[in-house]
Amino acid sequence: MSVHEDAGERRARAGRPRDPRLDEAVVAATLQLLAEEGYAQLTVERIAARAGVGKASLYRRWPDRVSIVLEAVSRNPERPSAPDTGSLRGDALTYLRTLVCYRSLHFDAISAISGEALSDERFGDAFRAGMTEPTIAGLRVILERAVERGELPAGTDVALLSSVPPALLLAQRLVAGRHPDEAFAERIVDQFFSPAGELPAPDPVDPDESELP
Amino acid sequence: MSVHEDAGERRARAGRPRDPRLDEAVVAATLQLLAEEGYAQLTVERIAARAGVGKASLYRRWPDRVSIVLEAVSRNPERPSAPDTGSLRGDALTYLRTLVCYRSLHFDAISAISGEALSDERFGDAFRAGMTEPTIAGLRVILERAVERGELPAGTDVALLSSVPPALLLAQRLVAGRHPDEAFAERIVDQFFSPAGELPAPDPVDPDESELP
Amino acid sequence: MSVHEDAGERRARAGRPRDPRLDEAVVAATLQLLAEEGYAQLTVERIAARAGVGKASLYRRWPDRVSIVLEAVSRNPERPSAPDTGSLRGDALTYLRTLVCYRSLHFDAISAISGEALSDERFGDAFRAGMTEPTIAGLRVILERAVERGELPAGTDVALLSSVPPALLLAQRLVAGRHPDEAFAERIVDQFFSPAGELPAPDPVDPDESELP
Amino acid sequence: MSVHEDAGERRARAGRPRDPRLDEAVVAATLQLLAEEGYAQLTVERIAARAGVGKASLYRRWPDRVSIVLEAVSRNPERPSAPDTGSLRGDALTYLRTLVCYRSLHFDAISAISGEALSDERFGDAFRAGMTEPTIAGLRVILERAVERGELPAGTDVALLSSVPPALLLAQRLVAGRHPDEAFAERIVDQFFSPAGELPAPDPVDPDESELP
DNA sequence: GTCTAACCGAGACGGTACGTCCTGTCTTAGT
DNA sequence: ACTAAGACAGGACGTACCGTCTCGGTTAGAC
Repeated sequence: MSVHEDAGERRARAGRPRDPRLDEAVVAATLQLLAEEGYAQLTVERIAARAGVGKASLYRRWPDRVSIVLEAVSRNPERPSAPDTGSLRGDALTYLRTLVCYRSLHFDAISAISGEALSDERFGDAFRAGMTEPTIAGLRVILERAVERGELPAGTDVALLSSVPPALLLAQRLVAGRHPDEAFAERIVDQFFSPAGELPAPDPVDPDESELP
Repeated sequence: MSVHEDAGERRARAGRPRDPRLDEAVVAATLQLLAEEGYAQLTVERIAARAGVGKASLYRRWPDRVSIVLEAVSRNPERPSAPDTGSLRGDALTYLRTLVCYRSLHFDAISAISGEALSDERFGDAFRAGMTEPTIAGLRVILERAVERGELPAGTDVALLSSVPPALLLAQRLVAGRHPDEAFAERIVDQFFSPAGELPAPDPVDPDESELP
Repeated sequence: MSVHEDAGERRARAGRPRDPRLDEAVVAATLQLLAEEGYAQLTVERIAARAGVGKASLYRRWPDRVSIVLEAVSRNPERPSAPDTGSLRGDALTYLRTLVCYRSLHFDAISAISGEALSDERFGDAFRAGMTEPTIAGLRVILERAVERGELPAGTDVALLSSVPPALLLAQRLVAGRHPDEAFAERIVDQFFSPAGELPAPDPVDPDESELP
Repeated sequence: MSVHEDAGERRARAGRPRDPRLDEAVVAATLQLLAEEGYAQLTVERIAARAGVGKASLYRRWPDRVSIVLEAVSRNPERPSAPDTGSLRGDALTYLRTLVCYRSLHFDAISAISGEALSDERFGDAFRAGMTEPTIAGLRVILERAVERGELPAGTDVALLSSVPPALLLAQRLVAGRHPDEAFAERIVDQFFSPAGELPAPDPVDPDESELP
């Protein structure tokens, strides 16, 4: 390390360092509360209490309540991979099955702030970064492979089609009030990610009576 | 004083009647504030101020803040009809074009409460009643006609397919941050409501660079 | 009142008027807490709790904690009168006896803020207005009568002499830790407000062992 | 290692010894802040900042904030002596003139905690030890000499009379807002420490317009 | 000359009070 | 009986300080 070490860096090391476990505890508590009671009921004091942390430790890390929430819902490093199974149907099924088994806590938390994306740009960014972008990116790869293989026609609107599953999963959660399951993932695959002629036999379950909106 | 007169009614008629214009002003103010600043920023005092009304007049009509919001977002009797143009593509195009020209204020207001549907049953009901159900009902009719006509295979998941447009419209609004337009409606129709073989020429706009999520 | 009535005044009458009992409750609670636990331990939340009042009602009336305290200790409308008994000794005895029987709560409260008078002009003003000025004013009258009568020499430093009792009462409270009583008042009168030659027989109590500082 | 050596002492000597200059810096900073801004505004962090010291160094030396203040105001070993000039007037004048030239910083600091003496025994002790007792002790000697000389009558309330100057000096500081000066000391001597018949000519300054309370 | 234990500044930690703002209720005066 | 205005108790906001703790680094005395 250079002897001309930056004074700011040296200074940054002075004093007791922040406990990184608190970051985790706060993020976890925020996601729990968001998922359990919604954004409107979320208070800083309850986050602090749930995390077993003082309010000052929150405000040392984030400037306000909104920033805490944004960090919590944006922390989504895991993204399902898009393995090449050889067919569109296989790829999509693998991918969406993994997705619906995804951490439902994070899914609910980010759904709880969806409405705020309308009025606050930062929520929009967090929503995209935590929810739609990682989901869509994988689907896009799968769909492009399918177009190359000829399973889908060249004119297929890949961008639109790849946005359907996250939109349906969100709507399913908001409208039906329960977490999308593997059966729902399969239903999506059957309808939208199966090349024509490969449609399976009609679902024995009467779709009109399903809980779909 | 007639003894035949119902005491309850007489009592209800006694004194100065409520000014019905205040109801409208409150509902309008609530929808504006919801659309502009989101549910989290919505306060009773700001509703009252925007409507030019005293807080007591709000609490005389509704028991609490949630009820005000629910009434405001539920006031949406208008539902686009589903005229029979003779083809799935024509029906869907007519229907969705009408839908995207829908009152955007109401659309935004109801989107703003979508996240609360997760944690509060009443918001879920209002969201369904105001957003998804009226939209889906029309589409269902259209799709069932298309199945009868043979434009869609018998195994088509009508319930799932009819839920795609509202889900995409909501996601488009939340993710792209702007109102869906007629072009977006056409894109949906092209991809999902055109019988195989009737797909139009590929869209000159590169879909990868569109603002779709 | 003028017909050109000030709009501000008219406006001041709109809405629910403030409950004057709350003012009293707050002042009483503040004086109690000041006297019981001192200024350093005095918190707004404890004042509010003791008075059975919301914090907002405090901040509606006063801008901050200091102002609440200042109002409480400045509320001292009662001032002992200075009746003319015909002699300096009689006047002073009557006056000081009344004084030591004075509301000890208020006496303690104002003593508790004495130190703040050093650093904050407002506390100095409140201290003067609530403690020294009303006490001294009466003594001054008594002393001036005594000079006229010839009971005190013409060169008597009336201002200095009239400031002795409040100073001694304060010091007695702070140093001895108990309220000055009638015996203490009599001791002051004997020493400072009895014309030469009228001194009573030496006090049987050994003054060296008294609790005087 | 000698077995005779006290383990506690050895332990006490181990490691780096405390820097005694920090003690001084802290005491000085505390007295300054007390005098400048009062006890209520005194915070440990401001003491540390003013002294250029870390908070831990304070809490290594004293258990809490109160203890710091008590040590600071108790560090006052100097006490004016009471030289025998041969007359009450001369003794008192010498003594009180010295007193008013006293370190005004310490005088203010200890005055600032006077109010806390009411509610906290430790402050009462410190106040007595630092303010009234050393002052009164000297005056008592002077007054007892005067009684022996016959300058004061045998019935004189020495305890009461000796408590007058510190009480007046404190009151003068708190009420008038400025430090007592030599003129004030002389005024006290003229009124209370001059044998009858030895009163000087009336003060040319109109006492009614003086700043005395 | 190490070794080592207590020192030092800095600052994070849980907790409490500040003064502000909003909720849902209430109490005025006026329509 | 309605209206606007606004006071009321209660509670969350974001800030500042308390007394404790933990970090990297310093400094005397013991070995």
